[in-house]
Amino acid sequence: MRKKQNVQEEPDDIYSIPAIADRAVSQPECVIPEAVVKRLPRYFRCLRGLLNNDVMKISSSELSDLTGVNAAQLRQDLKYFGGLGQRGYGYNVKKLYTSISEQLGVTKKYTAVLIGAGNLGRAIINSRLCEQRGVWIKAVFDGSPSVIGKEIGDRKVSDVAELRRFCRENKTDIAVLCIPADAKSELLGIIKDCGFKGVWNFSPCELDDCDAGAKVENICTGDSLSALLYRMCEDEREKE
Amino acid sequence: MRKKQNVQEEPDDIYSIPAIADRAVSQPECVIPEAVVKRLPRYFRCLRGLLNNDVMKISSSELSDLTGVNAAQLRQDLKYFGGLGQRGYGYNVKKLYTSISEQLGVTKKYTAVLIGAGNLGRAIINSRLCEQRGVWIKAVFDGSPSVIGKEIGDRKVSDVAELRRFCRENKTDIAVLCIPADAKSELLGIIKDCGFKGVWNFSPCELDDCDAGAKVENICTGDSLSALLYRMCEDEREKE
DNA sequence: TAGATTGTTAATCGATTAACAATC
DNA sequence: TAGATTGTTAATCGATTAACAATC
Repeated sequence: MRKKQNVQEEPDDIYSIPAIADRAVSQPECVIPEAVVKRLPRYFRCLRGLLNNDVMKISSSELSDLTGVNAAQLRQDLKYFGGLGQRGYGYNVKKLYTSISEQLGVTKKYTAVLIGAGNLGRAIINSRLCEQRGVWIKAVFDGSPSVIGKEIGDRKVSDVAELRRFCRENKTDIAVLCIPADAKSELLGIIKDCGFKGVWNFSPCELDDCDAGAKVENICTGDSLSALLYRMCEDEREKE
Repeated sequence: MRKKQNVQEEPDDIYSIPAIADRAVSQPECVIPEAVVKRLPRYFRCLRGLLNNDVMKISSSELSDLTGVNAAQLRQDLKYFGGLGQRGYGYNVKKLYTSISEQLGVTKKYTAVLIGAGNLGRAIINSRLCEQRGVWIKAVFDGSPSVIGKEIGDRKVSDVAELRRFCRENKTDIAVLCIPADAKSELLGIIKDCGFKGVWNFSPCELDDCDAGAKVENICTGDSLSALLYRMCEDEREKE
């Protein structure tokens, strides 16, 4: 099994959004392969952790220990961010972090609305996850009269019937969907109208880009549990 | 882009746990490759949806439309579940669902404890996700005096100091971790002592199997947001 | 110069897909 | 028998990794 250590979510991160002056100038020379893109968020977290601990340089083999990614693969991956490594020395952590942040859109400061102010919605607002990725949740909407008007995380919950108008008046990049399965069909039309660039979907109904008229990222919590159960079963089978 | 349709979480699922009599007898002949395992949860969801709509047979090309997985690949994948297909006819949905459920451990009826009774913990209890996967949450623990003793989803929240004793007296398969980042280090020792087979980790600190002495599945919500932002940026770059 | 570490090549491995023979 | 659809082969594609020359 691959060994990974210390790739953590740092609770306090002074470096969460790089200052303009620090931004990398170089753009990746060509399209980044899918497999590399999937590893970027891990590098991002790891490098942020290093910066918070004032580590300024790192070699591919050290970063390999921290992330569990093979050192040779790491060097291949990091090539997509311009020549940030120096032979005999290693990589400049800050430059690397800045360059990857830029790729991941952290420096763009996207805006978002949260739709669905239930327990999950509250959990997302309270975790500072969105801020860490440069996403600012401007407003919260819900359909249930029992929550409309209440406050969550300093934001007053508005009626979802107001969503269309709100988005017309306030251009918003992202919709964070925390709604129950049955609310999907009624909402889909509204969401298309709002012209979001992205939808971060926690609801148990998978969406695709066509459904939403935007880039969609589904969080399939159930699939993650299934994967865990599979590996537990596999383990038991092996022990027999 | 791949087209996928209708792969949904069905809210009411009479078939969520197959009866003993329906269980598949055949075991996969050899180890299922990683790439196939990753697709199993999607097949599981899709087949459950079909069963709930009384669809009893399906061809690889129909299932391909529903799941977005290439039909040839689907047939390759399904071979790992014994000869459940019939040439000229298609696959028996129920047998296929039963066989995949068994692989995914749904029929095992694992038990779990939920650690952390904040908004996220509440959201997990209220969603019926665990039940759908055959996992029964027996008890809920938290460290904060303000929640201990309160009820969430018919379960009284116990002091996390009781966890060790509880697990000694009640053998438990899984820990569902919904704790803040800073609670990790104190909890890790306790978790190892409890002898769980699996840890489903929602906390922002990634764990590995060694940390926990069990199979670990991390839900890295932040990585999912990063992936969305990346694709949004990519889209904007292309349009320039 | 000597030591360290990158950048790059090339071999290997695994995953995807089209095509079609087998067969219901 | 004719039509449909699987099971299986083989080609292709992309991802991983070891090894080492280049160079700081």
